[in-house]
Amino acid sequence: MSVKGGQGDRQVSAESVDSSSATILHVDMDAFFASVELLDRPELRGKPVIIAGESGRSVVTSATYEARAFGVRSAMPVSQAKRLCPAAVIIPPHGAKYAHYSRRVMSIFRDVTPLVEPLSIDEAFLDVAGARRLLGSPGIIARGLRERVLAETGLTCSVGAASTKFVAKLASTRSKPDGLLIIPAEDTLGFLHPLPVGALWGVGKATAESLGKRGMRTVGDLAATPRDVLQKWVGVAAGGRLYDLAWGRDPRSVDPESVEKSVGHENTFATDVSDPVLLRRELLDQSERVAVRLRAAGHVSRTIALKLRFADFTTITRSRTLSEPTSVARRIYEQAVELLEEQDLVGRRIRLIGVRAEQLAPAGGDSLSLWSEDDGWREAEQVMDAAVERFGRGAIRPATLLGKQTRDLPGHTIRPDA
DNA sequence: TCTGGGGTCCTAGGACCC
DNA sequence: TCTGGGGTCCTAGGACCC
Repeated sequence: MSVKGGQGDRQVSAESVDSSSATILHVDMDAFFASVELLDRPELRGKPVIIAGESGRSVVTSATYEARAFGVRSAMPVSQAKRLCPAAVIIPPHGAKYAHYSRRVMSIFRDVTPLVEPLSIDEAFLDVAGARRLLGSPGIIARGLRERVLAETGLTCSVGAASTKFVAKLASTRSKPDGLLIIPAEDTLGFLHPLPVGALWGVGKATAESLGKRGMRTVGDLAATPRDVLQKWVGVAAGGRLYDLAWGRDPRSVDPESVEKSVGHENTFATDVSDPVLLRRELLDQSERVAVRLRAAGHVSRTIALKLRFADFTTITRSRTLSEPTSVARRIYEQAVELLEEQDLVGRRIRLIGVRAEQLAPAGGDSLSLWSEDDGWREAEQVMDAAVERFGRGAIRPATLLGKQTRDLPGHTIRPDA
């Protein structure tokens, strides 16, 4: 038997289901951004609230369950959400605040087990197999976790417990909001097979449609179809994975140290842009932010990609691999501009521009960063620019910059990058 | 209805090398 | 002359997820 609870799970005794095989937890914060905002705006509790940017082109990033009752969904254009729910209160997002609460809840998770794999800002997998001896069954651990998160942050979360990652994730989704759902190993197929194919990880609109045309409606339908047939339909990798998932097989373990593979920034203009000066200005800003994040992570990048979305929403990417990896804003910017100038943009209006650094590798350690109390991390070239401006070109050599000259740039510390 | 911004993974073709 | 096979890298696009 499975236990499902909202407030209900506190009324079901932990012993009513044997959770001992369900050692993977998926914890997912409920309407995370909106819930965080409500902590500061308690008068809005019980009302439809939407988190969305203020540009006319914004989409919903988070919505309270009261707003969802009107059909509001995340990724929906704000204009549409307003039509569905004119009474909704719209709050612009405050990323730093969400990051703060994210760190707090992740740290609670790490109190339970070091085997925490964050999936996004508001969800994580936990492997609690090793914590059972100390803390009790996964069911007991999950209840304790939910209580602690609520007591220490005022936020509710939902937890799925199962013997594999993807079943745990499905379980948390189906227990939302403020719930707990435990799927013991022996109940896995009974839980899985009635679900619609779209519930599976990796099955979105396009795949669900393509499978639907072939009569596949439920996960059970997939399980009853030979693996090689599925692979013919949706590709070798996706088909094989679909078949395994339909039989409850998911070999992925909880990995607490996954590494980032790319870093990028993109921006949709409030109105479409044709002016190359504006495009380059945006690229420069994005390149600097990308470079700062690369260095903060101790990474260099070998491939720079430019992304353009035109007024008609067609989107292209152009990328180039550098001869030398870099984390320097100027190099990233120059490469992005070069890619931009290779495009025929005559008479084209651009809706979005973005730059991404790919093929990341650990930095060699021969670049410098400057820490400023005002600006945060900046890069060696800017340190040089500032120093040259102040002392004249002849007075500055990189060797003297390292550590020695910081007293001449008050409020700054110079360090080699990790 | 008119579509954000942050990502990951997969496919497929061509280049290139042995 | 009328055409191998495997491996790896590069590039572009698209599906998908939160």
